[in-house]
Order: sequence, then C-alpha cells, then structure tokens
Amino acid sequence: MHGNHQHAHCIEEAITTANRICDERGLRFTDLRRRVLELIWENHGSAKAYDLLENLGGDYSAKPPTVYRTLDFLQENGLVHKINSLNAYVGCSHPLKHKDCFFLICSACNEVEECCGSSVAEALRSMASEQNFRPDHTTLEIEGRCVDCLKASQ
Amino acid sequence: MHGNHQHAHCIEEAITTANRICDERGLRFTDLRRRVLELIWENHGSAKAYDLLENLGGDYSAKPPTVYRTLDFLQENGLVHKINSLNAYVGCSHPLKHKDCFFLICSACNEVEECCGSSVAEALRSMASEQNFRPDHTTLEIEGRCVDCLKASQ
DNA sequence: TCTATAATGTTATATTATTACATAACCGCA
DNA sequence: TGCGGTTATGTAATAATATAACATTATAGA
Repeated sequence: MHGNHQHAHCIEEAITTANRICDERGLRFTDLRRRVLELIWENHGSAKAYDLLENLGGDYSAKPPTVYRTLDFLQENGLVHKINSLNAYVGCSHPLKHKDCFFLICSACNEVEECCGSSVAEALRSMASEQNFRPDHTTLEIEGRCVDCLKASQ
Repeated sequence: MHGNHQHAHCIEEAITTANRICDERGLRFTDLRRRVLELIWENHGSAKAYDLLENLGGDYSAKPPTVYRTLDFLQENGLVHKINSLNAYVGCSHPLKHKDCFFLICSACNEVEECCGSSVAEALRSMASEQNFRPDHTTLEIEGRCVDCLKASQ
C-alpha cells in the first residue's frame, strides 16, 4: 500500500462502488455522504470523526450529528468500518464481500489493511461452535508493523 | 458462568492473585487498586470507568484520573483487560497466562468470557506471517449469545 | 402541487479520557 | 529517626468522542 500508487484511483473506485450499491438499494448517495466517504478515503489510514467534521467545512455547517449520522449510514451499508481500538473509521476495501473481515493496523505508518475470509474466520467459527456461542459480530484488530515499515527500519 | 456459583470466591481469588503478582514484581497493591479490582470483579460482566468512579465513593474522593490511572496500572500488570468495543473493563481470569486471549461477549446477559490460546491464536499467527506483518497487540472481541442465554430463549 | 419520508441542521448534553500540577505516602539510607 | 527521592493519589480543568431531541429542508412519488 506504501509508496507510489495512483491513490486518486482508490478514491474514485470507492465512490463509484458506493454509488452503485446505493442505487441498487434505492438509497441516496447524497453530496454529504459522498464527501465524507471521499475524506475517509483520502489515504489508507483511518479517519477520526472530528477530523472529518473539520474537513467538511465549506457548504457543510458540520456539527457532530452530521458526521456521525453519515458514518452510521456508511457503516450500515458496508462502505466503512469502525476501528474500535482507535475510535476511527476506514473505508471498506470490498463492500458486499466483507464478511468476517479483520484489520492489520500499522503503528508506524498508520495504514490499515482490511483482510477477509481465510483460515482465521474458520478458526473463529469452530471455536465459537465448540463453546456453543453464537457470534453476531466480531471485532478483530491487529496492531503491529506492516512489511514495508519493517523493511524500512532495517 | 451463569446461575449459582460462589462468586465471592472469584473475587477473593482475583485479589489474592493480584496481591501475589504485585509482591513478585515489587509493586504496591494499594487499597485503591484492590478496591477497583474488587469492583471490576463484582460480576462477570464488564465495568465502565465512570461506574467504578461512582462506586468507589467513601474514603476515595474519586475523580476521573484516579480511576483511569488505576485501570492503567491493572492493565499494565495483566490484571484487567479493556474491551474496546464496549469502552469497558473486565478482570483477567488468568493473569500471567493471558497471551493471545480473546473475549466472548454475551449481548443478552452481558457476561464476558475470556478465552486463550487454541487454534484461533495459531490461525492469527500464521495469517500474520503470510502477510509479513508483525503483530504487537490483538483486539479480538466477539459479541453474540452465550450458550446459557441461547438455551434460556428457547 | 401536495404530501409523506428521508436527510440534514441545530442546540444541548452525555460519555469517555487526558493534561498538568499539587499533595501525600512510602522506602531506602545516612 | 529524619532526610530526600520516588511512587501514588488528589484536584481542577479540559479534551475527545458520541448521542438525544427537536427544527428545517430536500426529495420522490401520488
């Protein structure tokens, strides 16, 4: 994720996908929602609610409920995730296909990578079933160093 | 965990263990620290910082820093864990042996069970190594229904 | 155009947590 | 025993995160 990539493309893709999903569901992808999603996607890190608030500026007389409602909408529709351990929000890198996802959070560059499926989900499922626990929602956030930052620090 | 168990024993054991750990480390298990740990262990749910604050009462003129500092101490020494998805704190059910633990949180009875080791930890390790990610700390919190609440709702 | 609904604005406040500095308790040692 | 450094706690102020309740505006469909 580090280094040069045409990040404008990431943003554009996220917006296009969001647009499509809202269309399919008969939901309105309003200016405000688009703007907040763009801000969240400004980089591959996580965004804090009050920073989004500040950066809305302009036409948007942004008060907290404005941004929290928008975040709720985006979360409900799988377009962003909340990172509980950071009280921050990241764009979902593959809406609609994000069951059992988890997050690798680099404490050096602050980038957050969303991961899905894999053997981790399977291990969680079988653990829960052994315990006779019926999971509704899983928070799995792993903080550490990403490969690029590990390389860079050598 | 539900139903009848001599919970006083849980509290007592937690306090005794904490005492021993502090002794071994040359740390002071002060009245305040003991009192906060007791309050956290008052049940098998999680405790909110400001509730602890209220319940300290008495001799302790409790202001927020008092309780947050105490929680920090208890966390640093593995005696309590923070549940990020709840902004709440639980007693550690096996201090010193709590690497790679995770939490099953019942949304019906609010009890939190701490689980350790197992294949989940292994799956996480191998996933991280595949991604060349070096984990420092993992937040794994699973919210759902525990076996007793599932039974009870049938 | 009218109307119902959804979205956003606005004010106030709740909840969670930290900073910074003052005081007190404790521990080792002269 | 008392001195002095360190650790722990007290206190005031405020920062950071989030929600409740109600007013207004925009939108889509009849």
